[in-house]
Amino acid sequence: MLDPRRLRTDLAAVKAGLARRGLDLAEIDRAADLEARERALKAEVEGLRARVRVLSKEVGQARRTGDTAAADALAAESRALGEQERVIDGEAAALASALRDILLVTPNLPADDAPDGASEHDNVVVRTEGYDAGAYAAHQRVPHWEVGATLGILDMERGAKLSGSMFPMFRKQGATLVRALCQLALDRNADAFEEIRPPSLVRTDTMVSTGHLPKFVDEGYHLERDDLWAIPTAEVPLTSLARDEILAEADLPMRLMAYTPCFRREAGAAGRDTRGLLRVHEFDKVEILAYATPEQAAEVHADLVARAEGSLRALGLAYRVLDLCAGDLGGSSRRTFDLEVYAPGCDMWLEASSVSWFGDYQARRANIRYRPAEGSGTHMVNTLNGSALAVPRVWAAVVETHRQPDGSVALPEVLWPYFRGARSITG
RNA sequence: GGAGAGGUGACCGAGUGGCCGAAGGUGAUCGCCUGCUAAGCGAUUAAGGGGUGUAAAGCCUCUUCGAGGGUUCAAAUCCCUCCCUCUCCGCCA
Repeated sequence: MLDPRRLRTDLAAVKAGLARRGLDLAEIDRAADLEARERALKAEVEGLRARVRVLSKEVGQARRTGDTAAADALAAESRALGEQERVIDGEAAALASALRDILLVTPNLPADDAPDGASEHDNVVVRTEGYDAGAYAAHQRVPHWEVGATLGILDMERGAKLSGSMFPMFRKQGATLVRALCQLALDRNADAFEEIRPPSLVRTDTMVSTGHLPKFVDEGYHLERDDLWAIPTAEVPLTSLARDEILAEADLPMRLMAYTPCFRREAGAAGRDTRGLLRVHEFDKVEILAYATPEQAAEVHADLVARAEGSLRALGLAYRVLDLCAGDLGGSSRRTFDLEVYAPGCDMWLEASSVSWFGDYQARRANIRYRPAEGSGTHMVNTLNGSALAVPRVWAAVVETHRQPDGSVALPEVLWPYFRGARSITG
């Protein structure tokens, strides 16, 4: 959430930032107006309230001295003021909730150095690693769903039987590969990140903190009976971990990682890129996340990107790094680098990680602050996160990239420790 | 799931309608004292919003005693709902 104060101190900059996302600015003007009116009413309410409190004390004193007539008169006066207060307070509350409704769906301002652009076509390819269009042999040009079916390590039909389409089922070494990829990502980041195993079902508040609600209700799996949401990413519980807390600056950056299942309804995406593992309702992912000071944020962001890249490189995969343009940035993000892994079998660049810097946008929603080592008061932390490794698309890229002429899949050396002595997937 | 007890500041803990933003203690910080250490003495020690101020400080004011609602001139205190913790019983991987 944007700082409501900026609506009166910095409205031009807010509007300029939102304009870069191609947003209609009428709502923001309305929000600024609501903010100003709400504040004026609140000042009035506070004045009345102060008066009521003074009078109430006087009533108490009068009662104690036995002056009931004076007490009754004061009480009557106070009651009248109290009624007035209630009316104005009601108006202020209505304005406040209208303002909040707008701010909750208003996205973050893009960072100054995020590239301009309106859509995904304007994203900037920062670099491409390990990709050589001419270097792929025919045996690598087989899509992973065929490789998986042939080797018996990916069973989409059975997954669909149990849960519907887009619920993959991995078998044998395919299942091992899922687990190995996660274990690899955890092991590679254990030097700096505390491992967390959070709950996979969370409350509505928790989804609101990260910006997944109210805007993306249709994307979430909701358990009606218990009013819980299945997490779409570990970002949700990890960001809320420090909700309503005040961290010490000495503890920042605080780095966390978690391996969790992720659930996404993919409501708007029916029929698009849905073959095999390109888009699924449930998948495993290792997320890395940090709380940082604003000064630390840039360096931490670069580190998260480097770590996400490192895993792809270690797996021998080709990938490219995209700097998302203002128009394609996720709503909560100020700057995002997407990592797309190349899958030769389906000849596609698959988004495998999205590493974002949120500024204090999420922190304000979640009320996560830190106390500076020097000086007084508290400040909002900055939050950053990204996938260290998201299984399905990486699984697909591994299987396609390392497919051998005989149909088996050679395992990259970094995965050997997790395969009980096997060096390849043979089905 | 059933029965009961609770949730107060960094922590412990008092507080059943007004003199309570909250006794007392612990911890922490600063100062004094002190051969060293320990002890002792004194002071300070919540967050946030609005206003005032060139800024810092300060000053005025509001909110917050698990959360939300209600009663009242006045709520930590009374009522309702919810959340959480603990104990016992039941069930269970």
